[in-house]
Amino acid sequence: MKKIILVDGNNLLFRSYYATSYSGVIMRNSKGFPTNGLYSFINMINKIIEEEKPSYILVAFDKGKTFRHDKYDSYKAGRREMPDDLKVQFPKAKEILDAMGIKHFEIDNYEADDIIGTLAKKVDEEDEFIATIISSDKDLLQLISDEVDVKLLKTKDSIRFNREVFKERYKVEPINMIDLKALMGDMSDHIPGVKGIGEKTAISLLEKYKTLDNLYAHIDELTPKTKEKLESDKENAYMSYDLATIYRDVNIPFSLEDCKYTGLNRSKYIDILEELEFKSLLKKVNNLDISSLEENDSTSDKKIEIKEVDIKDFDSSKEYAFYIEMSAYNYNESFIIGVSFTNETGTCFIKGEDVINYRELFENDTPKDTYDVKKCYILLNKLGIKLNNCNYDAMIASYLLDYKMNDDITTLMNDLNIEIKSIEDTYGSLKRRKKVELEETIRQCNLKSNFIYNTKSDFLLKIDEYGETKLFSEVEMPLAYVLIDMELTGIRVDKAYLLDLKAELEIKIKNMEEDIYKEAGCEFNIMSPKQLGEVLFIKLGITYPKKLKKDSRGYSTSKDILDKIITKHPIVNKILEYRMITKLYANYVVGILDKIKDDGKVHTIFNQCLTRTGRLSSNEPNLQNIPIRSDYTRLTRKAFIPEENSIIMSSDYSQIELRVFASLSKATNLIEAFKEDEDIHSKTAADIFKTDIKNVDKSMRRTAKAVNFGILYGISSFGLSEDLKIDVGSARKFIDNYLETYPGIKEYMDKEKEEAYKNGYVKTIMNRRRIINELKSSNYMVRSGGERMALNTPIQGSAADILKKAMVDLHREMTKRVLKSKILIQVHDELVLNVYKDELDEVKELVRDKMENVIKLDVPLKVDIEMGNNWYEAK
DNA sequence: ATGGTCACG
DNA sequence: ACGTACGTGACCATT
Repeated sequence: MKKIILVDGNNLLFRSYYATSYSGVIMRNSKGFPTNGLYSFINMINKIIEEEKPSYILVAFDKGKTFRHDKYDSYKAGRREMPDDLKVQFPKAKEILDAMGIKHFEIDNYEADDIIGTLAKKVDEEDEFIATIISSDKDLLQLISDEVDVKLLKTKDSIRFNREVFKERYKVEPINMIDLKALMGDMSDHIPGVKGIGEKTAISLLEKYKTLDNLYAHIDELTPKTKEKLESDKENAYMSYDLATIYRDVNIPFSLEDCKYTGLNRSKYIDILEELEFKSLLKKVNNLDISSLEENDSTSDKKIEIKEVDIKDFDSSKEYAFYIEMSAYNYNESFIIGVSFTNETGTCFIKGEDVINYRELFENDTPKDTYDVKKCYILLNKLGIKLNNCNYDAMIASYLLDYKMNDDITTLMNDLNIEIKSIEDTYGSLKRRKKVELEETIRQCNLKSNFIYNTKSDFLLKIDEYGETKLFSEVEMPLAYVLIDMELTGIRVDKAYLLDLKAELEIKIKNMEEDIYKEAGCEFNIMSPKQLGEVLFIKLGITYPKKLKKDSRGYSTSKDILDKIITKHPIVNKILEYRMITKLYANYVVGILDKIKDDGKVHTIFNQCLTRTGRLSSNEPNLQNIPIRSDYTRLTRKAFIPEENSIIMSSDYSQIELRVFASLSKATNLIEAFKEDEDIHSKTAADIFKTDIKNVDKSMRRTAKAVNFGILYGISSFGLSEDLKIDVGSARKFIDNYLETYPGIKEYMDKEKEEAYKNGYVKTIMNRRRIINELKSSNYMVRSGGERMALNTPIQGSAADILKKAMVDLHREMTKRVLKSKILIQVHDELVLNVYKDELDEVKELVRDKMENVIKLDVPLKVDIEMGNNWYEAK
């Protein structure tokens, strides 16, 4: 028996293209030819060869629309036009197949489906061949027979459908896939189907009536509702039937035998890979070292020229960029490997151990540029070197430009088409260090400082074009220095308190474990969702409260699932409690204890260039998620204590995101409410329930609060219904009610979305941009996710802008007045400070003033300030 | 390395 | 009919 593989080439290249350009980035070779479809196309073909080991294979492509669809052209015209970037990749894909020894075929007026359908028919009709069809298009499932199966590609894996699997899944014969599509339609293929009938209904109808014709013949047996739907859309149903039917009588000028897989033509294949600059694929086929390839590579002409000079000849009175290659961003362990300097004089390098001898290069008054100034500053500070006059940070600049970047500069360089190995690739991971020749270090280091120096004017120009100059030079750059101060200061921790808590929790955990084992009747790992699910839903026989997702074999044991079954068994509550306690223990007691340095403090690291909205993030330890929401867990906050003669002060913005939203949307009712300083959730409740504010009870307020939050997140009725545990219809009503109550909001949200689609990005009040490529996605889920980001980012991001600017203003004034008090932590809408008692009144006034008056909005900004002997009391 | 779960705004 | 709220980080178990 011979086996032939039939591949839907259009489908494969399409998928490849959208899989890699999902992020919106078009890969190109150095000549500008787009390559992102081809790259994974090759990988997928290789994978097919590897897995199927075919002796016969054919890849079919579209060539025009199947002509018998012409009469429905108005429908087919609705299909999305193929992007040009993708179009030009098709001829190249065919060349690649030639080089791989794989036959491909296309013919006027037919689509790939039809070719595959015809060949599959041939397979059915003769006895020598069996076939496997490969595609992600479910339509092809209609071709399944005893000789033909289909490998249906999914996002991650694939499913092999034969007759049995198909029947199991769809309850009908494969050929009835056509009837199924006629009823349920297919959005992705512009097949309309019958309105109001989806997969579930369609399957249950066909299970009984088998075919579309037969269904209509027995239409009187159906429920009135279904009957009406079917009758009113009868024409569409039959049109869909035609559209979904694969034509199986294309005139094909070759036989199955002609599809023999002849194997790779190496030299041709390599030629194409070189042209496309697919280094990793070349490496695979060649088993060659990549570096040996680079020597005589066509890309060598774009190699950056670096003028190396001796350090003695480097003119340090002219502005320069420096780049520090270092081991790790860790207060105790990190050290400097080497430093490069670049300016108009040239580029020079010094070894890490020599840094101290060249401290002048960091401490002089010459303007300096670098990448990650905060990290550099702190590292140099440990050597007693005071970095001076460094006011351009390429990391921050590229963050504002929304480039692909992280704390390794090579990511950015690669994004801008400069080939350089990542720091980890060069030096190895923290655990497994590689030995690196000094030459290599110098080469890379030089390349990087050169990069910083040479891109500066470009970056600044772009920043200016986007109106982000103020944000860059008056907020983000100075903020880096505020964060340096905060990180260096750190916050004191009451170690004894945490140790007591640790001992207490250990006993508690032990008891709880025994308790839970007793309830379960066996010992198991409570922390393992897998084991826990089995104990709850199999051993103890608790019924799972939700429908099991089709492809997941396990039960979720998340909090909301457990909450639903809390009354079913006493063990459930104990597990919830156990989780809370172990989390507290691991994350906030041991986790914090481990991070205490010799000075008795924790020094978090703030990441200034990570979040897509402009917020900061905090790590090692994360001080932005210390518990507060429950009475018991918030006790951990007692561990954060002030210096001698000081108190902890916390100042947080009241409802900053809603205020920002009110101001951005210009919703007058909302603005008024804030001006009158009312409890905003109660006010909203009064408005949407159309009652007086004094009649608002707790549950009404809770509902209103959820709606307000929903608005900030880019509301959906489903999301709100989940949150409030009500049905979608009621949630919908609340939202409609809200939008009626606050005129202007709907318009604002529509406008925001429209702009986002038009520009491809959204902006905050300080013109921070976020590019949202998800809006270009053809996937509904991804796209609506993009819309929610487009709605949420201006709000969350503007609030972030505001607090960042307030931090800069406050820090500047505190420095100017030479106050001993310090900002310690930022938690998105809150600042935590260590305030000396003799500065208390002054600082309190200053904090309030700087935070409330940082910017003029259509609504007032308001802060609540509290104080105490620890962070717990200051809340 | 990845996913599940849960802490915060 | 799909499967959802926005933005993070740490820890655990599992591959």
